[in-house]
Amino acid sequence: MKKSSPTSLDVARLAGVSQSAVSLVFGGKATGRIGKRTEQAILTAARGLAYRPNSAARTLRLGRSRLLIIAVPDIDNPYFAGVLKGAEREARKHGYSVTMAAVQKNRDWQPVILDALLSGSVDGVLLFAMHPPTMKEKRILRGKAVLVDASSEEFPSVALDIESGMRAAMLHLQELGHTRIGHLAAGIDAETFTLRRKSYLDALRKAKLPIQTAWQADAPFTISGAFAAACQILGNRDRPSAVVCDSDVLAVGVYKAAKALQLTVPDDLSVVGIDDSIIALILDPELTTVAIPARSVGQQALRLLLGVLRGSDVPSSSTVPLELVIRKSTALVSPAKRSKLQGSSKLQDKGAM
Amino acid sequence: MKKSSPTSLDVARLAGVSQSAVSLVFGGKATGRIGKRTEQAILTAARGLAYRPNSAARTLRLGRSRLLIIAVPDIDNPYFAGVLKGAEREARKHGYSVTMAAVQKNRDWQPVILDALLSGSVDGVLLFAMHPPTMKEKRILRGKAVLVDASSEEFPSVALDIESGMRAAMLHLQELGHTRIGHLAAGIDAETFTLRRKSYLDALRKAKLPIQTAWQADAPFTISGAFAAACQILGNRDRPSAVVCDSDVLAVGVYKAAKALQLTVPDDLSVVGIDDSIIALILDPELTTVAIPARSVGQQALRLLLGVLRGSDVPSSSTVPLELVIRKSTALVSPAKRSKLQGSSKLQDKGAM
DNA sequence: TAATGAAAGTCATACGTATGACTCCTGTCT
DNA sequence: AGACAGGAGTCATACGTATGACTTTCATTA
Repeated sequence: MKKSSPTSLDVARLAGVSQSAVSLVFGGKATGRIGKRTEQAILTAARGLAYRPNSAARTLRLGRSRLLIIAVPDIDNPYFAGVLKGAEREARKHGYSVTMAAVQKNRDWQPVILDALLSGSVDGVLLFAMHPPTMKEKRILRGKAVLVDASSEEFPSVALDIESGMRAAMLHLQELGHTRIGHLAAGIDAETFTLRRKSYLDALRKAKLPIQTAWQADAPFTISGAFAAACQILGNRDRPSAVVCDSDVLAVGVYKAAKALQLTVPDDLSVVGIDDSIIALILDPELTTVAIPARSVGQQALRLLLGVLRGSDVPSSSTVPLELVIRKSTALVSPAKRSKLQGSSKLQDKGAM
Repeated sequence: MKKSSPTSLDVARLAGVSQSAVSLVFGGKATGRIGKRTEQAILTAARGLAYRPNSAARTLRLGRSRLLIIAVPDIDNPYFAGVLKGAEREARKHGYSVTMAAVQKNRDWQPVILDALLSGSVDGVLLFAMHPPTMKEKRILRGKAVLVDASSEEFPSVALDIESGMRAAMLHLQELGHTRIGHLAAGIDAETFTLRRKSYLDALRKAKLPIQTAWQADAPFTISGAFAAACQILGNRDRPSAVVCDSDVLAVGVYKAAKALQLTVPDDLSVVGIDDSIIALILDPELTTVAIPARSVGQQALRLLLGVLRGSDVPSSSTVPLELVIRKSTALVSPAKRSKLQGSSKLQDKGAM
């Protein structure tokens, strides 16, 4: 009773042809080799047996598994979930599957990813550039990997245009009259985050706005961590009138700190996030934030990866533009000034309505 | 220069032994067949070549891919993300990998999952019981699948103890003096959701509380959908003093509706969610909610699945207990009554502090 | 009429591993 | 001394598919 899966040979016998014929039909190489009539016979025979080509045998023969792996730092983070979703969709559209390797903060992706690659169980890798690969790793990854969230000369990559995004956020705040702008950074050692801090500082310099270390802080990537750091920034009298956060998650901490300190968002404090995850819509008031199109990032990364694997063309890296989404968490700098400022009522509408 | 991966034969030659010897060592069957000395020689040779057994060949020979698939309805939903994470961890702990198939609301998991199973590319399936399988599907899934979020006599499953969870939520509200309790349901046709409505109604009946259809509504599983439905429930004068939501996501809509109607949570309206996702901590005031231990669900489901695949024992189904997490969104029924009620200050502390 | 060539299939083999059936060697016991 | 046991390896084969090299049939052309 233990019927193991039917093979191409079973189908062949049932259809009265050779195993090769079956293979040719299922491999799409039937034209010019197999006639229309026999092809139909084979297909009906296959249907009757619920035949599917054995993927292991196929992989062994062809040397390709049609399976990709993506190292996800934290699936709970909506951004990564979005990238994963986008990548999975695109992969399946091209007949590939995606497996994932949950990765901790440290570089424990090494063994899993490298093993998968070396054992041929996956064809390629999508790697978040939190931990750039070492020399030995590069040799293995070459021609099989795409980096996400960072640029690289050695690997095709999908980077985020953090500079523009941050600039847009800062300009928006300046238009609202803010000159005292703080920054809540994620204390994570990855290009995408160091770049956020740099962009923030660059924007301040370009606008000739004051740079205060007391207005900046690193926070653990959690709500409570952000809360503590935000209390630090907002605690003393000489506090900023606006805070830019490296992530929507961190903005939650700022909201909580503001509430604890009896500050109202956006009247007493404007807040800007980065991500435009679902968090931005849950917060009250809804969060003004720099949107990162996560699913699109995943999709583009996967397309690049497929290009790399095909090896034919030379798929260069791409940079994803970021857009500022203005909601309710940013407003004119001070409520006291509102009545005085006549000419900027438009700005007020845009930012605070 | 195109060096394809080394094989067991390469290792054998380098170590001066036969291919079988290499295979025996890497298969863990070395004891009694291969001496300590040669085993070491093989291992060093393998290391030198960065040899990994080819997984396709292994799969073909052994008939097991050590790969599992999980059909995820919506990776963006924190609950599913949590289950996925728990499952992935547990799988990797046992030497398995997990691939996922993103699934829409409709039953489009069919082709992907069944194909994966029939082609032998995966050994087993974790299936969210949104859409119970049909006869033909059952035949294929038997002995290879575990259902999540629903009980079943035909498949091992991990179910949630919705009844207890809902009962705890309702009792909590009753202790706070609520008698007019509404329900915002997710309009999804799945056992886990129909059970939520049933449990809500049962609790009302058992407590002999009024059942008003005007206090109940189905909402699309989105914030805006929940907002609209909540406005419906809360719109007229004869509105409930508390609302239980089928999910934290829906609670967000209730918060927004309450704000739009000038109602304060929890003073004018108590709100309870289900999930205890990160949303509960983002909402202000923080949400009282029935916690579903998502990662644990994923872990248990995966253990069950491995048991099923081993086939040895008879792994029965399990039910995961749910716990009410009391936060700030529930309070004594009416602010006016507060001063009058002296003896229940403890309750007030518990619910509203 | 014979040569040509395309259409329709079949054959045999290789992909890399795991493993049951052998072989060979070295002691040990009677 | 002969028999026997167990340790240490090797041999040969099967898993299911894909494909280059053949073969056969049949119609067309010179």
